[in-house]
Amino acid sequence: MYEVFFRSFNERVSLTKEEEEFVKQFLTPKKLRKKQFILQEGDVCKYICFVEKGALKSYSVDANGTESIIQFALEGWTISDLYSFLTAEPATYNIDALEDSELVLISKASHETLLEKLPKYETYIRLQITGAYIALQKRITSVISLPLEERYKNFIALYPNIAQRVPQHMIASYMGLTPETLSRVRKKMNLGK
Amino acid sequence: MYEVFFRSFNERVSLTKEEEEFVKQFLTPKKLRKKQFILQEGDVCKYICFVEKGALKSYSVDANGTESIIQFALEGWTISDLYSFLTAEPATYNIDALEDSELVLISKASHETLLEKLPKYETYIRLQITGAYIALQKRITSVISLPLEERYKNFIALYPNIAQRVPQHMIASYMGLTPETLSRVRKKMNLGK
DNA sequence: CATTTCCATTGACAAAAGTCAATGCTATTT
DNA sequence: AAATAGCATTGACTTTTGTCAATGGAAATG
Repeated sequence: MYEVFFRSFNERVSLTKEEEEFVKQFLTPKKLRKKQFILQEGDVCKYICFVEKGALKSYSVDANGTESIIQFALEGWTISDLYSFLTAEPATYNIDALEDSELVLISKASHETLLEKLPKYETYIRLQITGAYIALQKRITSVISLPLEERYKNFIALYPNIAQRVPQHMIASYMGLTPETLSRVRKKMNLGK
Repeated sequence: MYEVFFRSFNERVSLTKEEEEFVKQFLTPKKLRKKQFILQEGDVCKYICFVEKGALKSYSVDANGTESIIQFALEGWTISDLYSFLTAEPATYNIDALEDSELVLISKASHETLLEKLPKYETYIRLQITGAYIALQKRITSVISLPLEERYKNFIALYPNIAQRVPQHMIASYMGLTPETLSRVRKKMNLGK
């Protein structure tokens, strides 16, 4: 249990067995069925969710009911509405499962205790968030500076596994496009072949 | 000297006078004239730059020479090509001054020493990057889910000071638009008045 | 203070992306 | 196995955004 979580942790900051045991006290396993929510807009986000197995997405829904996907999370990824989690304000995002999934949950209280008691946890979190920040900055750069075809190629190159497991209209949603537009971009790309 | 920097630091993690003195050893002041670079694409980013006074922008340049602005940084903000800084890979962004500016530079070596020797520094960095991550996530959400007019309103509401100090074509660049398009969005918005 | 340079706006037109509707295919569900 | 729901694609058309060119004004420069 928690194999993927501790693998991720140890890749960034290596823990002794004792430290692992200590951390385990603060973790809660949770299984989620496909389409099940772990967070709904308006509720306070109670957990940081680490994906042991499966796939989730976070997204916002506009007035017309159109979903815009903010993030995908496969095994080894972390997902949350961090703003809501940290401030206890109502969440602006929804998070649900794309596949049957297994999560490791860290509650706010656990998070705070771990930050306080285990400096390596703070380092782990810092490194995680730094990586997430850099990835988001690249995503922004791509969105504001590249033509669609390049953006799509970048996405496929960066996340081939997501491209395989997730329906295309969700990738369109992640890119801020309609499914039709993405379909046409793909068609244009294939003409070279 | 370093007033704004330590104000920012103390707002997040409060330091004793002794700790402030300790940190000061690792800081370097730097003045930058308008249009002067602190980082050019292809060079390795040597510093995290804290803005004491003035304004900077980071941006990428595409094949046609068009700039896409990744970030603005006014007083109290931090700017860097974090990926390049952390990995020592060549930077993909340029950073230059929009106005005559005063910076506080933290070198890689200083950053690492501070992380090691002063836990409060790690906390400060963690909180900074967390805030930056949340801001970027909101920006992505805005880009992929909102109509232009809403995006522009959000920008103005969030950064009225940037809107005042920076030419509009740079805001267009930050939004991934041409200056003409932003001008037309603004025109449409004024029709209500 | 004269001259550039920068900048925002506008118009006419072209290109890109969205909308709506229909089709056929595949995976799920019953 | 049949029925349903989800999905990708396509066509016709509309709307949005980009491109190019021109203008006038403001700000920076020598």
